[in-house]
Parts: sequence; C-alpha cells; structure tokens
Amino acid sequence: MTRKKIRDIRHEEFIVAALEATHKRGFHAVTMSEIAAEIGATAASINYYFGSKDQLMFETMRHLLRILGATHKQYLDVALDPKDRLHAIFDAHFDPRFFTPQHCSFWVQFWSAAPYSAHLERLHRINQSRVKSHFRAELAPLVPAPFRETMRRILQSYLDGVWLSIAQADRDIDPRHALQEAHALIELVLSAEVGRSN
Amino acid sequence: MTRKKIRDIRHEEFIVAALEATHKRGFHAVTMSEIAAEIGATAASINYYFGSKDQLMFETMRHLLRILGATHKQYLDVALDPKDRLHAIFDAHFDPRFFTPQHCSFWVQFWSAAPYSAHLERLHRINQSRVKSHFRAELAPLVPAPFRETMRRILQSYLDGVWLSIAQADRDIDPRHALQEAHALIELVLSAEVGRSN
DNA sequence: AATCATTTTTTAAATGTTCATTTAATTTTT
DNA sequence: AAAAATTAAATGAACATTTAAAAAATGATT
Repeated sequence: MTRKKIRDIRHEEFIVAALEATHKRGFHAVTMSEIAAEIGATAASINYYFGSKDQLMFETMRHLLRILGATHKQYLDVALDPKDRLHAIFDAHFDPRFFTPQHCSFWVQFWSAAPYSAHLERLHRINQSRVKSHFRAELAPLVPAPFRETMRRILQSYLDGVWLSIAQADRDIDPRHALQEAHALIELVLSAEVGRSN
Repeated sequence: MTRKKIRDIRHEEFIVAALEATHKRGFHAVTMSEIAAEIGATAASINYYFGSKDQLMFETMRHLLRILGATHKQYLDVALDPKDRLHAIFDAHFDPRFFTPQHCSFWVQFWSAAPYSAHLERLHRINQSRVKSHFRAELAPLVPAPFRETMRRILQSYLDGVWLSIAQADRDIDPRHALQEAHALIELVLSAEVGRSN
C-alpha cells in the first residue's frame, strides 16, 4: 500500500518511546539509549530516523500539539453555543487522551526547556498564541471587553497550572473531575460578569 | 565580628550567581564554570563550599523558599481580617522581590526537575503542602466547606500558572498588575459563594 | 521459485566532546 | 607559621554522534 511504511512506523514508535522514557527519566536526563531501549532498538537508529536527539524531542512535541489541535477541533465541531465553544478548549486539554502524567510531564518539561532552544521556543510561541486567540474569540460573545483580557489570563493561567500539577502527581488523575472544576471556574467567570452588568 | 564571615559571603554570592546563570542558560545546561564566572570565581570553589552542583541548586532553592516564607509572614503580620490573610498569599508570591523572570524561571525549572531527584522532590513536597495548608486555613472562614477544596485548587493552579507564564516572558512584568488580577479572581471566588448562599 | 545484486535498516564499536569532580599546589588571610 | 581559600590542571565518566560493517528486505532475472 504505502511506500514509506517502515519509516512511518518507526517515527511513531520512537515518539511514543520518547514520551515514555522522558516521563521516567526527565527531559534532560533521558538518554538516546534509554529511549531506544523502550522499543528494543538502538540509539544509532534514532539518529538514522531523526538526525539528532533534539530533533526527536522536537518532533515528539509537534506530535502532542497535533493531537491537541485535532482533539480541540472535534469538540468545537459539536459545540452548539458560545459557552460550549469556550468549554471545548478545556475539554480538549482535559481529554483522557491527553490528561495523563506522561503527557503533562513531557509538556511541562518542554515548557521549561523552551526558552533555551530556538527550535522549541518557536513551537511554544505558536501554541501559546493559538490558545490565546481561541480564548479571546470564545470569550468575545460572553464577556464585555473591559474584563475580557483579565478573564482570559485567569483561565489560561489556571489551565497551565492544572497541567503543572498533573505533571507532578504520580497517581493517575480523573479527567472528569478536572473538567468539572474547570467548568466551575468558567461559571464563576461568566456569572461575575453578568453580576457586574446588572 | 562573625567568625564564619567569608563562608557566608560566598554562600550568598554563589546562590545569586546560580540564579543568574540558570536564568541565562537553563537549569540543566548551565555549567559550574558559568555559575562561577558570574562572580569571577572558579568552578572548583563551588565544590569547596557546596560539595557538588546538585547541592548548590538545592541550597539555591531553599534560599528562594526561605525568602518566600519570610515575605509571606510579613504580609500576614499586617493582615487585619480573613480576606487580608488570603490576599497575603498572593501578595507574597507576587512581591517584587520575587516576581521576576529570574526567580520564576528558576522555580519552574526546579519544579520540572523535582520529580527526578529525591532531594529536590522533598523540598517541593514540603513547599506544596505548606502553601496548600495556608490556602485551606485562609479559605476556611470565607468559603463554605463543600466548595472550599475546589476553590483552593482553582486559586493554587492559577498561582502556579501565572509563575509559569512569567518564567517564559523575557520582558519584565508589573507585579502590581498581577496582584490586581489575582485580587479580581479572589473577588470572583468569594462573591460566587455569597451568591450561592443567598 | 531460486539466485543474487541493490537498497534499506540496524547495530557494535569508535570518536570526540563536554562537563563535574578531584588533586595537588599556590595564594591569601589569620 | 598555620589555616583557609582559591585555582590550574588532571581525571574520568557519560553521552550524542559518526562510521563502517552486518543483516534484512526488495526486486529484478532466470
């Protein structure tokens, strides 16, 4: 069928391996050999497919960003009103596919490494502004302009903070519970605005 | 006067140097030589005073925790009512002494490294539970029990998230503005509860 | 089917670099 | 002179990356 089969399979495998090994050993501490061992391969083959360790980490992050983007899109597609659309951002970030110590910890470590690598920083900046503009767009019909930016920053900081705490927790977290709390915060933000406009 | 003068001076100097150099180069990338160069010293002298790089990073983090604790105490001492006491937590975290890219970035990188070092993790856990119990205590008189934990987690996640964003920003941030937003969130949290108990 | 040349994939071993740490000596302070 | 502080140089370990060769897959030709 597809011509480049093996190359794609290995790509996928090594990215999963990078997530797993990084979660176990840490973004900087993890070695090529440890990642490769995760799928019974050898460090050299990572370079064969990715060129370098940095490139592998970069591709792994891009992989996470793609999943997040796609998941968000799915939720947006079934959102009926502005409030649903706002919820969709949290739904995506707290989707069980994503909301695991493994993913969150890679993400957080990526965050903390980003300022020191031009490559990573670019990815990070792109994602930040993507999320930012989504928040802005969804808040527009819900919150009057003077408070909108404040509310956006509150929601976005909260979102980041939750991921941070998941990355640190070894026990598995219930995504539904996180969503519930996120929705409580959204209600808070929206009801307050209604209150003020009275 | 004091017998151990030089030792204490160097301790202080190297900790400041570690903060500065780590902010420039990253928690893992920064080398002993770079830290030492920051104060015109030599890598070997760090070991003379601290024993190892890990130990220096550990002491640096302890230093930050001590400052945070002391600052918090100062604000608590002048707090008049329960709401002031809740604010004091944010006042301390957003105090200009603390709320700098330099400190926040060390903190965030420390966070992301903590799960992979028994030493660091212990520090982290201690601080987490300290902050947690403060939040609980201050929220007790302000928020009815059923919502209290949710509100605590919202506030705490928000707090972490803000630091994360500061660590990533290269431009300097206005602490007063951050405080203002934090207070807006507190008002939100408290007013919502008043609303529900109506 | 079988053979063998070609390409692709994989690996073991070699290379070379970058540190943290140690050591042994030197300088500075007491 | 003795102790404390500092450094330059040595040591050695840990890795990412390269290289050169082996193994597997592919595919064209009988």
